[in-house]
Amino acid sequence: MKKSDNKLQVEDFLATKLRTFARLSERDLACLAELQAKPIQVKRGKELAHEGQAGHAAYILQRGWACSFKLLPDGGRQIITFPVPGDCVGLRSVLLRTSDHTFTALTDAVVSRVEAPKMMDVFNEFPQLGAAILWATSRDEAMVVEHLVSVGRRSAIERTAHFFLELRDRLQLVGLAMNGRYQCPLNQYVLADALGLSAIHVNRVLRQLRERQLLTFHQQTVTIHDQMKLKALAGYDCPDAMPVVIRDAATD
Amino acid sequence: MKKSDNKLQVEDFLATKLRTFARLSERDLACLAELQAKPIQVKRGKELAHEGQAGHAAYILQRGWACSFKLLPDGGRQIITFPVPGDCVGLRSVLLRTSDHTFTALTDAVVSRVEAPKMMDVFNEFPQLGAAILWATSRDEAMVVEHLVSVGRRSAIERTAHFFLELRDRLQLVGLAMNGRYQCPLNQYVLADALGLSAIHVNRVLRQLRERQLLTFHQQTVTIHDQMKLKALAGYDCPDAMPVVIRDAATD
DNA sequence: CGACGCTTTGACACAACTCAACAACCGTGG
DNA sequence: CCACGGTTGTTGAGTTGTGTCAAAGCGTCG
Repeated sequence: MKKSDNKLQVEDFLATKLRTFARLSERDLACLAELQAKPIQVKRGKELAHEGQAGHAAYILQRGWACSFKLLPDGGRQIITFPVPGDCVGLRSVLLRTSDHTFTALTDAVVSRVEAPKMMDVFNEFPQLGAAILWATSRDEAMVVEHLVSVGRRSAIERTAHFFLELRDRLQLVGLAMNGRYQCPLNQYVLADALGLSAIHVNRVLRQLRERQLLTFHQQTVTIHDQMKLKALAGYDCPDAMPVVIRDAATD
Repeated sequence: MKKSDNKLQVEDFLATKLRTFARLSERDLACLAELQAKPIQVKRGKELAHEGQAGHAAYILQRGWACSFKLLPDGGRQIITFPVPGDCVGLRSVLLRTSDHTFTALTDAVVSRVEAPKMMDVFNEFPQLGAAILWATSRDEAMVVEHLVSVGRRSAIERTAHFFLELRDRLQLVGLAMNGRYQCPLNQYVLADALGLSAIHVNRVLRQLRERQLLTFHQQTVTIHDQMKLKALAGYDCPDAMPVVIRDAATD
């Protein structure tokens, strides 16, 4: 394991994640590495893709956090999801020439841009890899559904608990969470926009979670103290009945 | 126009819809017809696919309404979407072997089951058609996002208004809505589960919409009285900047 | 040092929920 | 034909969860 210089040589979170879904060949891994060979530094707050503009490219988020959201006429916004390292964003706009929301970097970040034709080549030449990528993306979209369930039917505290549990699982996939503890560079305003709450109420909910000794969110660090109780509270299902390894699900 | 015998010969809503996205050849249309050649009658309330069980097939809803939802431990449920005639459901489970929610027929319905391999064949042999289908599905998924925005950030009345407008647009695509008027076999309990409200509050909201002369929902019929004001209230965006006709977006 | 971004708290207002009751409408069966 | 239960819609009264407003505490950074 090499992890010495962190100039541009960044740990390949995407590969880490995909390997839990599928067995990847050396060639697959090489392809992944090539896709990410020309990383782009993105400053915090910068927009990656704008609603409507089908940028016709996807991005692999290599380092840092982002968010995708929709704005409302009254200025409010709803955050759809927080891409974390190893996530692909805008894939749908590549496959189908529609881009539906805006992506913004929440922290300074490093991304790789993958043009649509290049991505199509990958799908053709590395079906295993392509299937794994699609699978991971599909999993993310399922999370949007779960998010909808949260916002529609769970109370503020349940919703918040659920959110942090889900985030934990996603980060664990790329090795960014350990023992129910992870870095989370979100502030309470951003959380509020994701959870469909006001920032002030987020604060109150966080206090409750802290007082109940379930979870602490302090100094950009989330610590889960009592996983069992937290899952019970959130109604958090089977940690994602994420089935079997992909064999040949691709376009065979 | 033939519309005499309604035994099995049902109008092809799917074809109607897809033709607004893409130019379909005679062969494409024949393929569509063949896919729907063996309609299945489904009784109201019957489950089509259950969460988890990757049925490994998709369904084309030919007649009737359905809903897909998730249940919560406490018995509540969140409805994700209401498939209407011409919609494909469970497509993702075909492509990726995951099924994420439960589908139930809300009315007596007619569906066609398309086994996964068959569907893959279609994608290979009729790329135009496949692209159109994927496009339509992708559009539906974008609506889930919009739904999330509604539930997260819009007030009850805005949310409800938005819902009926969106539904109108979807039904118009298959010719089931005319002049802001359409059949809608949903009761207030079902609406509530979709909108993230209580049934009683849905009732109150409907009353407000009625009193404000914006929209009436009576005897399973929705009538939009003042489209402009309703859109303004809902924050309903450009009727769906649904771009251009598909040319060759498929797996070429 | 002050300015700024973020968090925390309190007091109050209001939107939406709950409970309870009743009205309308339906098909069914006596 | 009417009585009946079941489903759906309607309304009111009271409760509660969450939002709003306002202000103060606290780090960090220039």
